[in-house]
Amino acid sequence: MITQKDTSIACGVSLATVSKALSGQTDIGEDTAQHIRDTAKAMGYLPNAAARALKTNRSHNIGVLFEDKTSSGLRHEYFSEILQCIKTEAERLGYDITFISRNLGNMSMTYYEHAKYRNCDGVVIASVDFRHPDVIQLVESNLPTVTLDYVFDSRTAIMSDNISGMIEIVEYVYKKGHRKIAFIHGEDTSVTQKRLASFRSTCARLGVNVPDEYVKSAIFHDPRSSGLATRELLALNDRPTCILYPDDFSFIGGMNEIEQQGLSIPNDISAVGYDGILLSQVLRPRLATYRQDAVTMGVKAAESIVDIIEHPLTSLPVQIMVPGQLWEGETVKQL
Amino acid sequence: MITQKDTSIACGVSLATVSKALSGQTDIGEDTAQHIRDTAKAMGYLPNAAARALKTNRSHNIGVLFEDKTSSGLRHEYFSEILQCIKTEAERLGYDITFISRNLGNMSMTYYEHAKYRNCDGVVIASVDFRHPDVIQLVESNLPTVTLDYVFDSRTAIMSDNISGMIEIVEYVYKKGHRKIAFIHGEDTSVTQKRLASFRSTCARLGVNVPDEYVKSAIFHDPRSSGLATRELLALNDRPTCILYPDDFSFIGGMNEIEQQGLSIPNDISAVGYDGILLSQVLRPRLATYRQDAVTMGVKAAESIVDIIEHPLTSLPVQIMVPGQLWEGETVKQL
DNA sequence: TTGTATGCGTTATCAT
DNA sequence: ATGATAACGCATACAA
Repeated sequence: MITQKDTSIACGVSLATVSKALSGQTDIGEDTAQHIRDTAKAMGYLPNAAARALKTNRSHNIGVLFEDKTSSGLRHEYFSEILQCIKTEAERLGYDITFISRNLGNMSMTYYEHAKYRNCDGVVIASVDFRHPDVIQLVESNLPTVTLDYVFDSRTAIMSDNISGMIEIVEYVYKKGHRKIAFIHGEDTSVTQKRLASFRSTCARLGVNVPDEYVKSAIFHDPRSSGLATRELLALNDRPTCILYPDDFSFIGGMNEIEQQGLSIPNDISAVGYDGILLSQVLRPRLATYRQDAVTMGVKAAESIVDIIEHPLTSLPVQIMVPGQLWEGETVKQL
Repeated sequence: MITQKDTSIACGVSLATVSKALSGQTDIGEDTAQHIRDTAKAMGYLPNAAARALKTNRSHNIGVLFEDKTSSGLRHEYFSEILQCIKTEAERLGYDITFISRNLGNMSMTYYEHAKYRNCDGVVIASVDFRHPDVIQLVESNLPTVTLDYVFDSRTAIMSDNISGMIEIVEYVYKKGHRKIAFIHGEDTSVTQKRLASFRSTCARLGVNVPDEYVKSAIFHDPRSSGLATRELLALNDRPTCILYPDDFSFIGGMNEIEQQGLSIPNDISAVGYDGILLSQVLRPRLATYRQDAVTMGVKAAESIVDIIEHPLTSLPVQIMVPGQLWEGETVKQL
């Protein structure tokens, strides 16, 4: 491995001069500096991130938290897309991405300890149980953090606008003439609470009555549970004309149930998903859904964490609302 | 930040003693060692990965290559599942995962340079253009590497068994009475070549004639192109009774096309996917497919790279074949 | 069993 | 404009 020392010998200058030349300091003669850079390149010099981190206490490494739970892990396209975008944007800004977990080999550690151990400059908390003590410890630590779809006091959060999303969906469905609107929601998370509240308040504002039987609980990204909820809805005496699903993928479960009962979408039952994953747009009829802008979420997350890292004094904790977009699709019938 | 030095002062012993006690050396008195460990824990000592890496030249960090291309990036569940499993298994073995890319900030670097810069102990090459010079440089370097679904000479590779997969699919379809079997394959990659060769040879062995028009080219993970290919197949005078798709997700494109023409699956046209992603099992009828064992792929990849890292002298380059499994589903009709 | 000393590769301070 | 030197935190060869 070629080091600065090797380069300094080859150039006949001191180690300090090499270091300065390579890091672009201005107090080195332009010709000397250029010669050093050329030589270093020719020799195949590569900086050593570990040495640099040890000395500067900055690793240019961002930790990311992605828990591997069924309903939220990387198999969910919304999250894998966000990860992809965090990665790309962070790299553009000069940072690498390392996964942070709670055990490494036989030593079990908290997220905070893991992040510290790896000298992470900051952590993006994307998909976890935000109420877990270890997450709270991390957020309350001195490490810069950014959360996605969950707000901690005095911390920056990137929020997909679930309130507006649900408003737009309900208003759209209402405009199409639907007055019997059912909502199958995901498990009890912050996101679910927002969507549910928004669903109820929007319906109330529009004068749409929502009987208790029209609100069903299911599990995110789990077509089976949404299928069961759909079955219950279809069995009601006064069944809904439109069903809102927890997410696009879960809609598949409802779709199967509806078709199996000899009903057709949207002629007999209308349906709306959530997320705007690829699947929603290749189904026929195209699924009505609310596209969450995962790209912007990821980019903003990366930008924010880097901003906090690089400007700790001037950066303020903010909640960044990322608007989505209603994709009307073809699964909501005009009544 | 609490260091070993802080701990040594608190314990009234030397720095070396602390280091040994914490790393479990045997040449320290049991009581002393225990006291040091307790104190370190109480003080909140955390090891510093950068310092350790600098000293030992081992980072306990594994680089992974996942290119963000449409047809293979993290949005493809097969790959995101593999990544998930590599991550989990590597962490179990005491290694962290860092993404390796080709540019960091303004400096553009090769994969090899990036991996070296981050002191990666090894690299898992999962989803890239394997013919790219930078990938070849990496593989031919002194860095331990493991590839997925592509073989380099004298290097360990984890291979999903595409040959057997296609054999099983064709034999299954044949057994169901089909003699007019079409194959829509993905873009020209190593995987496609294997599947295509296996498709042709198996058909030949079974005495199934495959006219040229029955072999169509499409793009992985792209329902649109598979839909177009399907349309062409359906328009043939002597159209196939069964269509094999590049992957489960692409099947959606075919499904739409078939249904749009008023045909039904499997009554009029049978279909088989590839991958065994979640989607395939929630569709109705359940899609016949060949499940690629992404879990084992990921676990083996992590195990292999760690083995090469930790036993460089005794570990041999091997090709590990990971068998998949035919999932019969309900989309192949008995003729 | 414990301690001393050195160096990993880099940056940064202070001389020159 | 350039160089000598110390320090970051840790592991280890060697001395005691």
